[in-house]
Amino acid sequence: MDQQARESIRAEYDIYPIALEEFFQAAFSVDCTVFGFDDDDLKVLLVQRDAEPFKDAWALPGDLVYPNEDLTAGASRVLNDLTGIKNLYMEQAHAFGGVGRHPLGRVVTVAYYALVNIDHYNPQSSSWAKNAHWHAVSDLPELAFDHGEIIVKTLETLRATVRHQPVGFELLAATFPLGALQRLYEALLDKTFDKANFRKKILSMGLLIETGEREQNVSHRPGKLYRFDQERYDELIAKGFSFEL
Amino acid sequence: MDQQARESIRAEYDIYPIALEEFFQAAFSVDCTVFGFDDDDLKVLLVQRDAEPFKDAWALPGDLVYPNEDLTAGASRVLNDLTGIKNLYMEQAHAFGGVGRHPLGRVVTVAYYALVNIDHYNPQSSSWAKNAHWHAVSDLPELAFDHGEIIVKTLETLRATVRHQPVGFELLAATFPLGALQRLYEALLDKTFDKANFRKKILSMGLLIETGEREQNVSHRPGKLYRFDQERYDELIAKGFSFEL
DNA sequence: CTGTTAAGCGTACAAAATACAATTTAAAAT
DNA sequence: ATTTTAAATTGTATTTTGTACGCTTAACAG
Repeated sequence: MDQQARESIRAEYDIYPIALEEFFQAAFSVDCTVFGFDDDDLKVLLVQRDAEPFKDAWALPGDLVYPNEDLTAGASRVLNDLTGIKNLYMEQAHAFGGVGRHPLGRVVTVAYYALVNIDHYNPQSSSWAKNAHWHAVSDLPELAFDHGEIIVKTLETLRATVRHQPVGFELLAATFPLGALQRLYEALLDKTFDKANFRKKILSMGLLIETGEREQNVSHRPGKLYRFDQERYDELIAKGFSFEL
Repeated sequence: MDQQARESIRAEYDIYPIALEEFFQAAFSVDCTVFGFDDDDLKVLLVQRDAEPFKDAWALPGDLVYPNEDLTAGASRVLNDLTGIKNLYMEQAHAFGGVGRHPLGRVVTVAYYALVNIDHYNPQSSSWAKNAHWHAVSDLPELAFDHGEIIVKTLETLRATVRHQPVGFELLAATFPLGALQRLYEALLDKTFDKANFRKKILSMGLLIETGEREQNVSHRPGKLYRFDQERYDELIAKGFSFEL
């Protein structure tokens, strides 16, 4: 669309009490809640800001989205800059658009959450953060901007999602013993499961492939290692199956 | 924050390859999918555009959000302008931020969906629409912008939500017979339920209050009218109950 | 009065969730 | 080599929930 066509369209926008240009003075950003699990606690990756506003405060990794960049691409870029991992599991959670939420002007942010295997994460400093650390969700510091509110929402979304979709596996290594899976779900849902019944239910879904391997370096009987069967899951979904935990 | 403080902060943003001002040239909008149910089909409210771009095309009711307006307030305003109903059930579904999605420039839109009792809706023309009509979701026209994609997403969100949260009641009158509730869920989830078992399950949750009234003007045995018990639901939730259908 | 329609109720059976005991195992400590 | 440890794994009885399906009832239409 050329400049002239655009002007002619804009001329039709006579319904607003303010000039159309005034609408086009907002920016938007993405903020990512990266979740990890260390076989005990659910954790989020926070960065320490190296620039005003909120210099030195802990914050979610996030950034302004470039004018020529898709929203989703922006979120992927932030995550890749931070973790060095491409193609990690990422979902949009919620957009936050309060008028006064950013001191620099009108900035609407879109919150994403990502699930990573905590062992694969290699801390990298980046242009806007001098520090990156895992924090247990049960013990978070004060956060910059409205990031506290954002984490509450992404966590809520994750907890709702994990009960109805088999995404928890993203937080584990590619192969895992059933015990680790149970501890993960217990941490995520804040409840306990009977070990025997948990095993029965999970295995009865037929979504886990026995790898033939076993746990290494544990001072007790090692559990069998399983792998999530994505193909089988897709098949079952096509037949109307629904994952519930 | 005064102008000087803002400038000093902006001066610290030297990490970007483009000027900070270039980020602040986006606009954002809200688009609302209003769902209704006519005892047979799930429907959405569409408006016919009265301005370029996409003049005369059907579209979701939506609008640019004002510079001094919260995102949520923008969505409420659009819905109220359109339906005249305040305080209807509304949830955010998803943000859409593809670079080329709007011909006027960079516009990120946040999609909301709302549930209304179709009988309470009183069509109103508005400044940007010459026409408003209900369309069955199974038979939608071509839509302006990426609104087709947006409806797919809001519908998906609604279908997922309705199975785990008792929001379907928002689509019915305040009091309703069990048959209407069953037909609603059958339309939403595209499956059938055994009448006796559906009744048993719903009633066993203890979330419906018998009003003592019965259906009027039906050519068969009239069903008892029930009302959803929000207080009871809040109580149960506090105790760990979870709604499943 | 009779047929039609959908509400409302009951009951038998199958499947799944739950509780909890018992047994097996691999590695580490003695 | 034997014991200890922690957890995997198996088993089974009980309770709860889901499913199938038939019978009765209230209102209206003809």
